Amino acid sequence: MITPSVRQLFRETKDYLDREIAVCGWVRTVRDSRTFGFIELNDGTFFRNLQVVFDNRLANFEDVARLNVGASLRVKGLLVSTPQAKQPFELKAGEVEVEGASTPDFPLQKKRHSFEFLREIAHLRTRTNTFSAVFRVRSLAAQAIHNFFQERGFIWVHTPIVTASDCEGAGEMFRVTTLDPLSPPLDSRGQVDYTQDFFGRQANLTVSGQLNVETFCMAFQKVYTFGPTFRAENSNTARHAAEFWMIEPEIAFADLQDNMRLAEDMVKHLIGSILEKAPEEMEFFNRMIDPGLLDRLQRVAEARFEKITYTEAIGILEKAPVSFEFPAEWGKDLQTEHERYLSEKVFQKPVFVTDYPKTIKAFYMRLNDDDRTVAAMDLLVPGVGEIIGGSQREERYDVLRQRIEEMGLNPEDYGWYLDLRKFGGCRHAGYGLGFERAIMYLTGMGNIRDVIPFPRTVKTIHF
RNA sequence: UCCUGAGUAGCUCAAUGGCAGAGCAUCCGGCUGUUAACCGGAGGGUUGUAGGUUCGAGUCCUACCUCAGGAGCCA
Repeated sequence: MITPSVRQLFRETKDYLDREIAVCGWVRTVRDSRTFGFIELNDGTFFRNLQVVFDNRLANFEDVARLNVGASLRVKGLLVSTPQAKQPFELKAGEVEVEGASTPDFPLQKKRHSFEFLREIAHLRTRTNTFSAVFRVRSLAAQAIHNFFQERGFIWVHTPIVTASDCEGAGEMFRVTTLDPLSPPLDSRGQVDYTQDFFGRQANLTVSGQLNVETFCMAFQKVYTFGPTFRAENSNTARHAAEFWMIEPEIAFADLQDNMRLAEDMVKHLIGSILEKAPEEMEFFNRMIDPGLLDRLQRVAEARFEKITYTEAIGILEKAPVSFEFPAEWGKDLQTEHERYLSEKVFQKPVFVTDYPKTIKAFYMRLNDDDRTVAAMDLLVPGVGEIIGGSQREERYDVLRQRIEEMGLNPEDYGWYLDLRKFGGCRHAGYGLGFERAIMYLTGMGNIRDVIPFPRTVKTIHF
């Protein structure tokens, strides 16, 4: 007997109608009367459920009618068309085999649950409509990003997770060590002796693959990373996690304009791909999570992203007819309230802000001719805020070395990075896309903890 | 880390300092086409923790814990 997925039933209905089939899945709800009943069966392949009809001709009718939500079943029967009903077809069960029963205390009910509650049962929340949709979109988005870069000849580089560079300046890092925390070996000055540690020196989890991937950029021209990243910041917001995934493309013989073009093309490709491949999920997000989502995404797919310089942004903010808690001031970083105002009120679409003061940006960003700004760009999107941060990189050896020193860093720690400028360095640029923030933007989900399977945040590492 | 708010039944929430409740879920019964099915009934509580004020505290006070929203840091 053929065992099609529920996705196949919905997508290629004609192939299965009026045929005997078997379907495996999990019970979302059971409704029964004296002699018959209905099961909503979800098999994980499709957003919608398959309706199973069963009656007392089943040998185990009583057991089936009393099934608890969450049970896993294998149902054999005839797939019939139901043109007058809410669902296009249903499975008339000839045999229902209970693979795994559930119990009355299955936590998921046939009602809306708060996301806070569902986070406490992350091992079960995948069986809800929302998380079924979120994680299918997440999977599709990851593939869409790979497709985008691979189609354009980019090389995917697996930059290291464990790194010895502890001065990338991107945030607090998690220490990686095999030393005994209760009695670490000490050196002659009473400090922890890391020469006896596994790597012979301090090691950390990566906060960015950028410096490493630049080496590949100088050999392959077009490269990207896509992998996990770790930040030990004590951040308690809906947009931060200690473990998240990041995509970091890096392109050679390219400047900031090329960089922004790439970022815009990528975001548009991503949106188009998800709208095409997950229409049911996106329609659900639009209806239940974020009314207006589809309109907004479709407009973005067509619009040109706005581009303004930091200096222009400050000008707009200074003239803004609203009072900010912190007034915008040239030389200071944009506050969240400023970014929201720009993307949500002024432009109402994604906007690149470029050319920030060098004092508030990283050492590797290319110094502009004005000597006070760098060729940086942040992409701000309505609802989520900063989704991409990038720059043209400083390719001039002397300037880079001087910037490292200006920022109080030690050039010796950046020997191999400086080498790239010494041996055939060239113009190049890149950016980092927060994968989870992209998923939030695509789905309208408001909390990063709800777009990561098992989120790691401050004081939280369940599951 | 800072600011604000919240913690009461499995879930979502009520309860003027005076008998701790509802809807949903669960269990039992009914129902021949349901769609978060419907109808009837039942069970279900150390009110986050520890102190304090009071004749009396879910309610007021203090500390702590947890969660949420906002901010900072950033992707």
